[in-house]
Amino acid sequence: MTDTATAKPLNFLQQLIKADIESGKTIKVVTRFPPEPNGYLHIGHAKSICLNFGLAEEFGGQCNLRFDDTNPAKEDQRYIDAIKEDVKWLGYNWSGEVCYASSYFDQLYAWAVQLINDGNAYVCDLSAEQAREYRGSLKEPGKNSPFRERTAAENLALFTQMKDGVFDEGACVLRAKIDMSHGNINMRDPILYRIRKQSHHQTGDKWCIYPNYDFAHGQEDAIEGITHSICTLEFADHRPLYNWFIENLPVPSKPTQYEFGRLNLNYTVTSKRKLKQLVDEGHVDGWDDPRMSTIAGYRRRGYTPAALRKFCEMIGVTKSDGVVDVAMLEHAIRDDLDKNAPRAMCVLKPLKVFLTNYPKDKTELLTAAGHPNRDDLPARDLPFGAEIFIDIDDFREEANKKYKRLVVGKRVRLRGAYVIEADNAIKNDAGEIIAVEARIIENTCGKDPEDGIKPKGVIHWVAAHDHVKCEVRLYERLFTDPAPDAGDKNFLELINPESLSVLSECLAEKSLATAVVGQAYQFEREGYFCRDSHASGLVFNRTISLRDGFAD
RNA sequence: UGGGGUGUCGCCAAGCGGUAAGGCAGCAGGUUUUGAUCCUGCCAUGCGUUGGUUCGAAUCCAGCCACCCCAGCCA
Repeated sequence: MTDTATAKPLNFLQQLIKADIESGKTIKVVTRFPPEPNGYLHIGHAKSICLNFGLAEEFGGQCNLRFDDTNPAKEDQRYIDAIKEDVKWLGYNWSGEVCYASSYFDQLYAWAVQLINDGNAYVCDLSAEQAREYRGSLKEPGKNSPFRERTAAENLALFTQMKDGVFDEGACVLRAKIDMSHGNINMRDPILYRIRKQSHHQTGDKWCIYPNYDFAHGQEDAIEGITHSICTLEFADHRPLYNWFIENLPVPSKPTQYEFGRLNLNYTVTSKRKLKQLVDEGHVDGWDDPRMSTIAGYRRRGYTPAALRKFCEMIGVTKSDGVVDVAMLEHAIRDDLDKNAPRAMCVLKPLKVFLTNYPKDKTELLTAAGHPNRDDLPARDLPFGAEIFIDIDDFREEANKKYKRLVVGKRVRLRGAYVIEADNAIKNDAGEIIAVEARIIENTCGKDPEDGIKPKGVIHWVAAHDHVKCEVRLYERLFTDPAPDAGDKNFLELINPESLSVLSECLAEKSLATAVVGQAYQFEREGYFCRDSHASGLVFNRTISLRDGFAD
């Protein structure tokens, strides 16, 4: 195998950076991940994080974490803290201290003044509604604001008064003087500063005017020496404006903006507005509800950083907008957990089994491997006795040939223990099965039955005399519709009523009593589970079920 | 005649003029004390479409079609 045959192909950004380095245009790659602290990070942000930090890592550069905090009305310190935690949890380290757009407010203000002095910006008194009318439409050009020809001196005086709090919110704005008939609406005298009499989580009450995204982002990049400013496709239209500021201001470096396609996942919602609504209206337990597409939600659900990063690698980076199948995410987490999660047994819906030929008072201690394909994970003790519990779904009085579990008159292997044969179902007055009578087949622990009649299947179990009770929460996808995020749909009506089921009478192997948060386990034949980080008792979240090829 | 972007297997995605990688899903087998994992095989005479250039086109050119984004004093 040659390298070229096995090497993972480079995505368009990797190719581009490689070329920039080879040509000498870029000496050291500097990227940034620039969230606005107005909500929790979701799986789409994970893609951006992996991209920006990954590129810096790969090409020996650096990646900044920068909070794009230009709108105090929507932001909060708690989001800053949560975002930092999420980035760290994913395994990335930002370069130096955390950066804030708000740290550059003085510089941005000075540049705004320069634009005014250069005749490139003016204070406009049009109301928001009037401004919209003057802006024109997608197909028709706009018209000039009546305030467009104010002198520099006049504008400077007005802008100073804006800063000094003389005007009310909405009274006026600072706009760039570009071209009201430009085909790109972003170039029709975009707004640079607006009045917001709000205290800011970083700058307090120092400012009552705040720069808009467009006037801030490129300059932030330039100040930080960002070489490759990577954002999502919807900002492509802003690139000409981004460049206009870079060209018209004495910025210390010349960053370039590139765009990639944002992540869409079927059966999930990744709009910050909608995620917030799910939280605010109580449809979920909070931003980190295990059903949420937030990074915090996946973490609580039991997803690992490795799986999220693997997923981001799998889906690639392009400029085409598609919808990724959640099955890919599920594959990534199963793949990681299968290799790394120690095995255990937990009976979700217990059914008592009396082993009638096993001495009533006898118990023994069997051992089971920690992992079928790894001997570095410690083996565990498996207490065994005359009474055990199996899952209700693993027993039937009669069944067709496809059913490989316990059936009256048939055999089944108890995982890590004996082969047993069921004799009879014990029922209550209502005719419901409440227990089973069975026998162990002698001398089958670790070996096949001597009579040559091998059981068709294997089931999990737990000893009646030695186990631990726990609660298990099973999660299904939050939405029943493949595209809950799509345009005109009411996503709230598409919520899966069965997205959470709580099983409170589960019985687990004793070793699970000391399960720690953050450690994944495979409950054999059921799926991957982790201890819930919020619950006080012994509660497990199902991260993901096992792949199930069984069609009944 | 508004501007910007995208169209390669059900989904994601390589391909950069020399005759369609890979992953996910699916299907069929094999191993297995997890109906898991693992292993093997199958899965685009075709690259939105129509023309053109060329010995040769998914790749170059032209037209057409479809879809996405933009009219916040949000980011």
